[in-house]
Formats: sequence, structure tokens, C-alpha cells
Amino acid sequence: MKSLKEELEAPIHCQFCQNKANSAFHNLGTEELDVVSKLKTCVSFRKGQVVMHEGARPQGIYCIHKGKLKLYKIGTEGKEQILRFATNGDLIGYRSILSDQPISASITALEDTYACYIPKSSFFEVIEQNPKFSLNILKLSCRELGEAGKMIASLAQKTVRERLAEILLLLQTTFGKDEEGYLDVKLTREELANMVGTATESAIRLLSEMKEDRYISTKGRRIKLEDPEALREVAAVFD
Amino acid sequence: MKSLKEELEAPIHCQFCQNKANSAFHNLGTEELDVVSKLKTCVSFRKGQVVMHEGARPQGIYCIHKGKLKLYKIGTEGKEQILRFATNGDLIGYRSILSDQPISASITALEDTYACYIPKSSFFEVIEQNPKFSLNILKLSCRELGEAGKMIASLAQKTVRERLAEILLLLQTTFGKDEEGYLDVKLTREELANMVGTATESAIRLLSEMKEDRYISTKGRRIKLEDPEALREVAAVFD
DNA sequence: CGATTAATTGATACTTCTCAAATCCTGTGG
DNA sequence: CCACAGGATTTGAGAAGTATCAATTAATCG
Repeated sequence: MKSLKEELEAPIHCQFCQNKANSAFHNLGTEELDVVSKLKTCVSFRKGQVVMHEGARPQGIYCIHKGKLKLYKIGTEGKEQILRFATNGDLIGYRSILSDQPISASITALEDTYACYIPKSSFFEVIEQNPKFSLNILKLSCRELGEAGKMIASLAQKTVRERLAEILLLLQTTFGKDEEGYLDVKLTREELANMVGTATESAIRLLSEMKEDRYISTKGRRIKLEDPEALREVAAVFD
Repeated sequence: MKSLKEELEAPIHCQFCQNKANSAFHNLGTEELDVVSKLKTCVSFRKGQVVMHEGARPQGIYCIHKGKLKLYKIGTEGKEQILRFATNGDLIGYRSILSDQPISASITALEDTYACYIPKSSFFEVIEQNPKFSLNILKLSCRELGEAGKMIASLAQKTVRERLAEILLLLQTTFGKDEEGYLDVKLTREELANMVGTATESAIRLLSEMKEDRYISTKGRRIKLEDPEALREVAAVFD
């Protein structure tokens, strides 16, 4: 039997990819996917490995097959600001290529990750020749833009406590729960703080408060949302 | 002689629009612009008029012919958070239409504004049939996404003072200077604060400090950047 | 020119950050 | 599989940054 790694790295045709349904390729037919499928290559990244460096000029995009990554900018003092996460079916690197600008965020794998690399040229080929796909990417970037707008308003107007509640809910939506009910993503407290936009100690203090309030519970580094409804109230999520 | 209003509202062919060069239509030919040009209508908004309401479903997009607008979200307590501005040549409303989501930000005219309204159907028609235009919009949204990322990192990591300096520079880049050298946009201190993401009084206090430092000067509501280089240092702009 | 709204400044309270020290966990190598 | 080193987490205390409330002055618009 093939190992997981072998299996994941074997270049299956995109048509049969398990992530197809919730990816930017969802409504493309076999022939349409051929261009991409034939020119892609499979790659893997170790946990902690930097996939792309802020400021670089990527020569292609990655479609995440299995794994979890963080996209972040390095600010003054070297502090990370996490902009978003990426997981199965997500595309990364397309913003830079399409806008013809250097990469605006670094990308690091949060766990071992398998992805398909699609060279710039084949990506453009599909974009230019396939209006359906082009529209998918357009929709994708516009949705991301909407998310970014929410994040901006949240950072500007909400307290750290509200933002932390918001992020915890987001993490559950994005990565789901493991078999024990904990958030299915491994983040350090520092990374959590870097997402919320606060100091690590502040994030920890507020997590402790939320534990006292029985909104969450923790086991080591892992976090379980015990009362998502209460968290939603704290986060004051209206939209 | 025709009045300014008449002239601005007369539906000229897009081919001859003064903003064509720096708009999403820049590289389209006459025939390609025909679809848009024939179906567009010219509209005008008074200063202070709300062009689009957060949560609404726009039935078309606007291409700004002449004027200035703010895009903002209403947060808790009814406080505005300005996400970005729009001026000559900019498109507004496209994010909502392309992502098939309600409008994520309200839009209000900062001064009397003239725009071309392009119905959803003709917009989609051009997008779907003209890869060149589609790519332009894609590039546009990806650039905006980059800007949003910068704003997120800025809000999360910089002090109010740094962000204020940053916004002042952005305003000069976006709207330029008037004949006396003042920022060529009329904003209240409250709007400025709503862009920076702070309380009005805090913004005012910091403006006063910057006046003492001779980085800026003011005349009534108007602001002049006396030492942009110093402001850049304050803003700690690296990228 | 006057009414009304916006801008400004002061005083105070609150939130959040920073620095420091102690404890806990996690991944690694034996 | 277990022990251990080193990084991560946690809590405390004090400092700094911002927000809020209130009162005064200035600017704007009809």
C-alpha cells in the first residue's frame, strides 16, 4: 500500500480531486481542467516551513490539497500580523501574480501540507481562455475583499476581548473541531494574538477570563469552544 | 454655453472619457467599449448624499467621472469606519455584484459627484466576453486586496500617531493638493478619525502635536503637509 | 450675520502593553 | 517509551496609550 505521502504527492487529475467541489475549479469540466492538470506539480511543505516570502515574486500559485497555512505580514519590531489562513481547496499566491505586485504576505505551513503548484503561465492561460474560471477567481478575490473589510472594521472599532471571541469563532468555522471537540488547528498563543492584533499576554489573559466564564476550556495548547453562542454575543457579530 | 452639470451629465462615449487612461477600461477599444457606453446612464450625487447603503443589493456599478466618495462600514454604536475613498476613474459597487453578496460598505459623496451607472447585466456581459476587461477588474480587486492587507497590519500594529501620519500621506497621494498646497479633499476631523480608527479627540490632539512639530499646518478644516518626509518617518512606512 | 455644527483642550478613567518571574508543556533524543 | 531542555504559557505589577466626558472656542452654511 502506498504511503500517505506518496499518495498525496501523486499527481492525480484535478477532475478527481476531493477538494474540487469547494475550490475555484468547481464548475470546470475535464477538458477545461486538462491545461492545469497537465502542468501542475505536487509539492509538500513541512510544518513551520516558509512557503512564500513577503516581497518575493512568485512564479506560480499553489492550490492546497491537504494542510493548513497562515498568511501574515511582518510589521515593525518583526511582529507578525496574520491576515488569513488557508486550507484544503484554497489558492495562495494568486493576488500577487494577478496584480503584478510582489507578494504582500509571507506564508508558512502550520502543519505538514500537500499542495499543487501551478506555474504562472498555465494559470494565466486558463484565466484568459476560460471566462468561467476567470469569474470564479474574481468572485474569490471579491469575497476576500469583503472579509478584509470586516477585519478592518473589527480591528478599528472592537475591543481585544470582542476580537478574540470573533477569531475563536472564525477558527472553528475555518478548521472545524477534532474528535474531542477542540479547535482543529494548532496555534501558539502568540499566533492567536497575532491574528487578533494584540500582545500575547493580553490574549492569554482574556482566554483565562473566558475560561472562568465557561465560554471556552483548554487542554494544553488546545482550545474548545464550550459556549459559541455566548462568544457570538461577546463578539457582537451582527453581519 | 452648457453648464458644468449638463456637460458632466451628457453621456459621452467612454472612448473619449478623460478618465479612461487610469480606469479599468484603459486598454479597451472603441467597439469593446460600445456595450458599456451604450447602456450606461449618467447620474449625479449631491455632497453628503448616500450612494449605496450597507446591506443593499446594487443592480449596477458606478464609474466615477468627477467627484470624491467615502466607503465605510457602520460598527457598533453607529461609528463609521472608512475603508477607502473613491475618485475620478474608480469603480464602486463591483465587489458586491461579483461576489454575489450584499454591499459590505455604505458609500457617501464627500462632494458633488458625477458618475456613470452601468447596469449589472451589461457589466457581466463585458466581463464574460472580454478577457482583457475581466483581467483588469481582477487586477483591480487584487490590488485593493493588497491595500486592505496593509491597512489591517497598520491598524493591528501601529500607534494612532503612526496611522494618522500614514493617512495624511495617503490623502495627499489620493486627492493631491489644491492651489494653496492643502490636501484637496474636505474631511471633517471626525471622518479623519474614522479613517485612522480612533476617537475624534485623539485625532485632533495628534494633529495639534504635528502642528507644533511643524510637520503639518492647518487653516480651518484644511490641512497642509509641510514635511511629508518627516511624516513618512513617523508612519514608519517600509513598503 | 447668526445659529448650529465642528474643532479644540483639559481632566480623568479605562484598556492594553511591557517587563519580569514562575510554571507548564512539547517535541526530541536517548 | 521516558526524561529533559528549551520554548511557551501564565500571572502580576506598573507604565503608556487611548477613550470618554465636559466645557470653550472657532468655523461653516444658509
